[in-house]
Amino acid sequence: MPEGHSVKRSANKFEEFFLNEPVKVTSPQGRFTDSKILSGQKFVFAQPKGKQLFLHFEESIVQIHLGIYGKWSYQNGEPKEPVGQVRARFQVENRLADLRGPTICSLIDADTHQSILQRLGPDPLWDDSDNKLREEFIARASAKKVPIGQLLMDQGVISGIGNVFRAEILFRANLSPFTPGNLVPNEVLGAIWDDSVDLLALGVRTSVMLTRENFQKVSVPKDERYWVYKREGMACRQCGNPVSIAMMAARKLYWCGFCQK
DNA sequence: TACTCATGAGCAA
DNA sequence: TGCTCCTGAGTAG
Repeated sequence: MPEGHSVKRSANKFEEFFLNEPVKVTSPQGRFTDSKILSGQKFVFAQPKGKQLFLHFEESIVQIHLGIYGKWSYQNGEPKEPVGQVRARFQVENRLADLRGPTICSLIDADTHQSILQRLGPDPLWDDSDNKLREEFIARASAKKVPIGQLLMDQGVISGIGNVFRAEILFRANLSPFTPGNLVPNEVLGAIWDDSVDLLALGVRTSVMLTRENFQKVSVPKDERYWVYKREGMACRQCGNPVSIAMMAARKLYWCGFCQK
């Protein structure tokens, strides 16, 4: 589930497995040709920003983006033969991580790394004790006439939000996804930021996306987790009117036309 | 077994 | 806006 919370979890897990260790890196599938350069280097730290993950080794930085399909799997104990299409395998004695189906898995230089970080909007999971990130989000979102539903998916405006959180956060804000960013009051944008901080942090803790009050347990069945996401045509949980669906910037958008004005 | 769909995003037109 | 890449889960038959 590659929205920001799961990338953060991957980063934590990767550090738990490999911090300060020289890591053997291979590409069983053969498509990560730089694995040889990386192999044997000590892993220093993992840096997630939104949906991007940067793995810092002594001499190299690896950029990873899971896209829709990408997945990590971790194993303890005796390494097993790779199953399926494994793009990259990271291993130390008795621990390994397999990466499958990422959109991006490549070595990048320091300049590229910096330019990607700058291009990305603020990440609600980063420390923001001085509210700078919150202000940056408000400034970026309120500067555009693009609908807010599109802005929340724009990684240059806020990083880490995907299609599920987009729909749910706007529902929770009672805000129509079609409202242009520059017409959304700053206090509403601030509330959207605060809600993103809470929901992503909850996602990091629980590993699943939970967006309904009183449903903050992992055991919540999938079909009860969301307010509107994937509920088109079904009764809105709040007002009973049917949940709407439309395409926005080539992605499915779910909202309640009665609750979200 | 075959087909469809997905939590993403870059690119060409 | 539509096409493309990548992989696996779910579903229809």
